[in-house]
Amino acid sequence: MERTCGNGTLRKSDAGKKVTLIGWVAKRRNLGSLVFIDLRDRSGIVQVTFDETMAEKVKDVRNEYILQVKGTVTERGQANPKLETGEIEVLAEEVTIVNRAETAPIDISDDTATNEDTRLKYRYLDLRRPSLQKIMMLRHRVCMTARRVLDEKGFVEIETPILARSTPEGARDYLVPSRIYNGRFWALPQSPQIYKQLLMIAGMEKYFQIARCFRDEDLRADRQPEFTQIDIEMSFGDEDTIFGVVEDLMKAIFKDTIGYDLEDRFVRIPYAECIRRFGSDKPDLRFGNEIQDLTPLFENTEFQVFRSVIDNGGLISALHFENCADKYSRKTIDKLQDFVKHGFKAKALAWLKMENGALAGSVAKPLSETEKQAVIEKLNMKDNDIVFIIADSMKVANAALGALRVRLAKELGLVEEGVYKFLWVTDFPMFEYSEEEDRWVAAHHPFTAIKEEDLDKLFSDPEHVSSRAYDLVLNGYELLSGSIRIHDQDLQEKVFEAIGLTMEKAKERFGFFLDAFRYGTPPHGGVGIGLERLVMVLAGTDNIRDVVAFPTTNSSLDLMSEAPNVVDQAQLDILGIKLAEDNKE
RNA sequence: GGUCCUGUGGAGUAGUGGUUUAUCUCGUCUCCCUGUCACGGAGAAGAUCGCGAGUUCGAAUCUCGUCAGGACCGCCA
Repeated sequence: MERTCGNGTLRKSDAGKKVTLIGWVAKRRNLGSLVFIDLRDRSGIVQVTFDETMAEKVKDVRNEYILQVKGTVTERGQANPKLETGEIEVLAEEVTIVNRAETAPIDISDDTATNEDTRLKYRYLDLRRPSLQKIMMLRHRVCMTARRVLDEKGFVEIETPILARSTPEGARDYLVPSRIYNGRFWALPQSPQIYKQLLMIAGMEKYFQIARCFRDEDLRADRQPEFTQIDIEMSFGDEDTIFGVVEDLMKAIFKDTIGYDLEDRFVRIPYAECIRRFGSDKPDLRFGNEIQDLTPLFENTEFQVFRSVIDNGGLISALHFENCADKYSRKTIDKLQDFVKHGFKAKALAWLKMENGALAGSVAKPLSETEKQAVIEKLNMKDNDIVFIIADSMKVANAALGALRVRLAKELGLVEEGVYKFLWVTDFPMFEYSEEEDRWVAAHHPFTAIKEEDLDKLFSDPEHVSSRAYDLVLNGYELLSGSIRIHDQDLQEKVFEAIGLTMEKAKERFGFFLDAFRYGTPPHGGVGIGLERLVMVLAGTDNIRDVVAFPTTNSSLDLMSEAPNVVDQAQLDILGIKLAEDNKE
């Protein structure tokens, strides 16, 4: 079909041009023998005017009809500043109704009030909204820039299998039954981890892939069951080399998409320090309000609650916010109480407000004057300041205050928009104890290299073994995870042993992988960048569904196609599958 | 697995002191309109209040269950 340009591209300088446009009717304004139609395509919206000779031809046109219009670009008497094309309009000379449309079940406009579940059911209509189309194109731009930059740096894009071997260690796998081998299953990759390491062993040196990953776990506002990773692996590099690649990549992406200049190199903070200061391994650095350890001020306290917490090795931790005490009534503080109690199992949230040079609040009475004075001095408190205190185990206090810190900063408007704070979190612990499995498990994954100075603690003190794993955090999102990998077969076996995996079991699970290590494995490492989260930040949304063309709901349902769905027994028979009675629908 | 919130014409909502013709806005339909851009004006249609049970003389409203959506904890190597 003939078309001379995109509707949204027309400007004042095009006045006088004859154009042929195609688009969807976004809005029509019928004044009788004069009709205005806002014609929308991917590039934007332009007003098309049908005068008395043309109005009759579009009198039955409704929203979402597709029109082809021939006309002349004309400068407007009165411009519409809300439209990018607002200085001109197109005077229609010919019109063809390309297709008609029923009334849309949802409101297709950027200021739509339609609920998200209804929009997800009609996702193909929702995706007509300019803001969503912009995000899809933004996502495309991110991928194209990644491909360009990584290509320039000598990385080779290689695809790895989607149907792969299940290696249960980590998230739950999505399983796919095999038709040819009834009773056997493929697993969809949680990440291309093993394959990309094999590519290093294969001598590809620098690999990348825009890789789809699958994890059968519960969802969140920033988690979908399938997601995309800009997956990178390289040989012969260390942390500095890999961080450099990622920093250059981020700089290019921010420049190409939103025209923003990032700092040259990103801050690095070790994991332990990060937890201590921010109560999180993905802190938002757009605001301060770090967690303060007040424990030393209460070493000799007679306040029983604090006393017993300290005696049991816990902490008195605090968050100080300036000049906002008047915004926190008892009622609003009660909500925060619920937040830390239910969300993070904290026993209580204490608070103190500075009023007329003295502290008032929930623990003002039981604390001594000396102690209160010490708090004022330590935090440099001024009138109308508020401090929230949690006395609990280090783990609980940090987690609760870390989450509270973010919540309060958002409530108080302390989070600066249009600012991008990157942070490398380094030196993650190698192991964490799994209560459920009653053993130490790999915190990142068992192929992660160990800090050389901690090698001797591998069996004697696994809790304090640091790994060479790292995350890149952006505005409170974990944007990327990665590590330097083990390339020494002996060490790999020891790590398996440390997580209670016998060589027999390890061989059963990753035998092919361990075999590969024997034939000259280069030192290597890499990262997996969460594409959706990156696009979320660039697009300024906090909802991952906004950056995925066809997302699922929180309960992993596709409201549009109603997947997953029941299949015929005949289909299952081919796969050798019998459903348990209580799973039949 | 758990906690909290939500569900009312096509879309978004008001109404929870138990008795209403179930509110308003947008959209839809008919008619009028030559400078609108959230066009305007006149009129009309459209809802067994997510579903099921219970309490009651009477339930959108209260109780329980269930389904669906959202946020969070667990989980996510």
